[in-house]
Amino acid sequence: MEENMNRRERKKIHSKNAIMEAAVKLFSQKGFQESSIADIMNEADLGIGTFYNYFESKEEVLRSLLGKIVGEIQQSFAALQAESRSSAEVLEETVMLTVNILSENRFVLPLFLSAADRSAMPKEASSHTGEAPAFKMIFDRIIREGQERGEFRRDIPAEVITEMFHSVFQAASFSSLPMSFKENVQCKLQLMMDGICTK
Amino acid sequence: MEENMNRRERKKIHSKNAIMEAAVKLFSQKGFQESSIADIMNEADLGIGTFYNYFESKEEVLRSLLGKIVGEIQQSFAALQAESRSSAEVLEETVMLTVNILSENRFVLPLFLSAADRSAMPKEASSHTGEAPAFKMIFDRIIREGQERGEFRRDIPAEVITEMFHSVFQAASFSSLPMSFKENVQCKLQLMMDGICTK
Amino acid sequence: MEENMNRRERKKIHSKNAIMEAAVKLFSQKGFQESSIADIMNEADLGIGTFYNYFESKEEVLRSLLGKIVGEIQQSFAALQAESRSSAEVLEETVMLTVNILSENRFVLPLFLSAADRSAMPKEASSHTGEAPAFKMIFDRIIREGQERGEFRRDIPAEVITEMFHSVFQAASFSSLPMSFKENVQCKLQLMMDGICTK
Amino acid sequence: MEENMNRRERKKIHSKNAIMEAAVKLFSQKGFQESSIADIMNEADLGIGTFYNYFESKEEVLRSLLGKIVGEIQQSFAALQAESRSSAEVLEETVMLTVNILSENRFVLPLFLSAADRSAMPKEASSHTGEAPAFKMIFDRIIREGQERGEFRRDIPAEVITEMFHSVFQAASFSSLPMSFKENVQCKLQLMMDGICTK
DNA sequence: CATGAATGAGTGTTCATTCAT
DNA sequence: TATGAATGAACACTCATTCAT
Repeated sequence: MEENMNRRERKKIHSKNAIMEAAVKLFSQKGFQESSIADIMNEADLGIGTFYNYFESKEEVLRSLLGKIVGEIQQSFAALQAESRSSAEVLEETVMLTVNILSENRFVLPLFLSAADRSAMPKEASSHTGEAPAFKMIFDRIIREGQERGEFRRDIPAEVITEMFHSVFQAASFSSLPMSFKENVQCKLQLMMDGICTK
Repeated sequence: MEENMNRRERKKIHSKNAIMEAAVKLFSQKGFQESSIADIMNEADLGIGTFYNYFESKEEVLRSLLGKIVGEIQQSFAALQAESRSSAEVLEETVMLTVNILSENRFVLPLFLSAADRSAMPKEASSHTGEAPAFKMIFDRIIREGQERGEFRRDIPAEVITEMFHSVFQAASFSSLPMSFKENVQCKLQLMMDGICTK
Repeated sequence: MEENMNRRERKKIHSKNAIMEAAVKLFSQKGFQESSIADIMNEADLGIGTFYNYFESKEEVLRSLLGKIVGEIQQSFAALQAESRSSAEVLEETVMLTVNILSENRFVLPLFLSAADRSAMPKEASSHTGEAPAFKMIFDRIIREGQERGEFRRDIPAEVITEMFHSVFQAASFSSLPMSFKENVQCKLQLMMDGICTK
Repeated sequence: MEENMNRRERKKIHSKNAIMEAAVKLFSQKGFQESSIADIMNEADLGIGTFYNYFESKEEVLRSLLGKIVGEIQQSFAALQAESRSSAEVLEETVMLTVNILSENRFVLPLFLSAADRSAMPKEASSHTGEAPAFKMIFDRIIREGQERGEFRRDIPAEVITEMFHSVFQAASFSSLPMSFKENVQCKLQLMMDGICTK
């Protein structure tokens, strides 16, 4: 009789997912620091000890979440690459697809930057910076290509521009202005494009 | 006149300064969360209990530090206001004087933004946001004035631009690029100016 | 039936009991205020953190102990109710059974009264007063019944008499007279009975 | 000009009084435990250090207050002794004068009894029991005299009766019944008199 | 793999007490 | 005498981590 359909059961086919989903929910709701491992496992409806079968620490969950998001962005970006278009168009579209992916996980990006690292992440400040480069690399590549093609100004180092795109996402994540995350980024994107495009 | 209060009084001020300096040092080195009151008082070479003669909580030290910085910026900015010049010039100079004041306290700005609040500040997320508006107001005013004068583009809300300046400072605070805080901000300032100036 | 739960479950109950017993011992020896949680857990031979797996605060341990005692008294009293006898007899027997139950936990009763509350219980003066009414109600009911039947004098409010019984237990708890707790209460009971019985 | 009339000045002719008055106020308002020495000295409008010029500890203040009250009672009692009357009358009047003296200091009596000692008084449980006997002695003497004269029952030890009078005062101190401290004691006095008088 | 009771180092905070002024 | 800044032991409480089941 009892097939396998306990409503929680299917989710736990792999507990790791349950933990990550619970973590996303709690990090978003209460922030990273304020979410204890016990909280997460309670939300995931799993025993506390189970956590350590999948992760070494709360930081690793975060790293894992970041990796997942970066993966999604990279995948979407890869599709974009196929088509041949202007760097400006690619940049704009990449920003927009990033916005879409991030909008569900706004809390994560801030933790990317060492700013967040420093103030929000205890012991292992440099633990997950490994993911940030992957994220940055996507933008860095587009910017650099645009510079080589003469589409983007060359007097400002590509990394600096990349850094600005980062901060655009970050600031938008926590903006209290009366507009959506997406709109917020769109506004800033316009401004950035006008600032970096050689006309 | 006020120059020599009791030896008692001077010692008191010295202690308060010692605590604030120790706090600045540790917040910068290890971040806000990771600096315990015991750490701070050890750094300040004072007993733990002494902390509570001067501050009610760690958050209050932070608030105090923020207030001090905002005060300095406002003061410098007031001097700038006297002279009548283009909004672009005022904006550029305000950015630069802010950079100079912040360069010694880079760690504080991130704590201004709610981004930091969420992830780095436990219980009282809104405790020190009272200072942030004062900070924002300075930039907001300049931007708005520039927009009224037709110097800055009007299609993007002033608050969004203000927010971007914030994020420029924040991102630069924790940048790992091989350039100084000041240079970093200068690069981004250029880009921003080109993005917001009409014509 | 319920006799053998998991070994796990039994251990858990054992721990809770160990904590409560340790608390009884220390509260009796040193008083409530003077017994720290560390003391209790040391006495219980358990780690400090374990305390919080079972109780939310020291006050809750007390409440728990009070509840247990009140429960026992109520139970014994219920048995007494079944038989139909004079109020005087019921009152006397209830006093005696209460003495027997309390004799092992003399320290608790004083904490029932607001007297103790005020002087011995910090922050949450009213936290456990919820148990006291239950205690009072038993005596109140007997007194009132006796008054209605004309066994007890009516010129003194039932609540006042009830209050006196309370104070008899309390004073006996800490008496330094060379007689047992039980004897002490018995003496006073006599005196009270003569004072409240009509004729 | 400036004679000596700073409004606070006269009070401080002897700081000891100021401290004791402040202590009475705070002990009554917040209880003994909850009143810190800093609180008291703040209320007394004196420096913290000054406390230790007059008292060795908070407990000593209490002892001092108790002594003062006992002194007042003894004095009033002495006057009563002069007249020759029945023990019952003397007892009743002593109770009433005690009520009057205590009514302003209801908080102190509970601290007399070891009950309070145990639960409310830290380190030196036996520190001020020295005053309690003086208090008890007054009642003890009256009771004993009454017993010798055959006015009071002899089957109950005088000390036990004395103890009951104590507990009457104590219970009334913290009663939450809708009657005044004085009325409360009066009710109980009646009951007690009927219980202890022969015939 | 899953569990959750046990753990204790660590944290913020209080406060009686001291002592240089 | 009067002061109050300095002090640190003590406290209640949190939580990542372990391990026997």
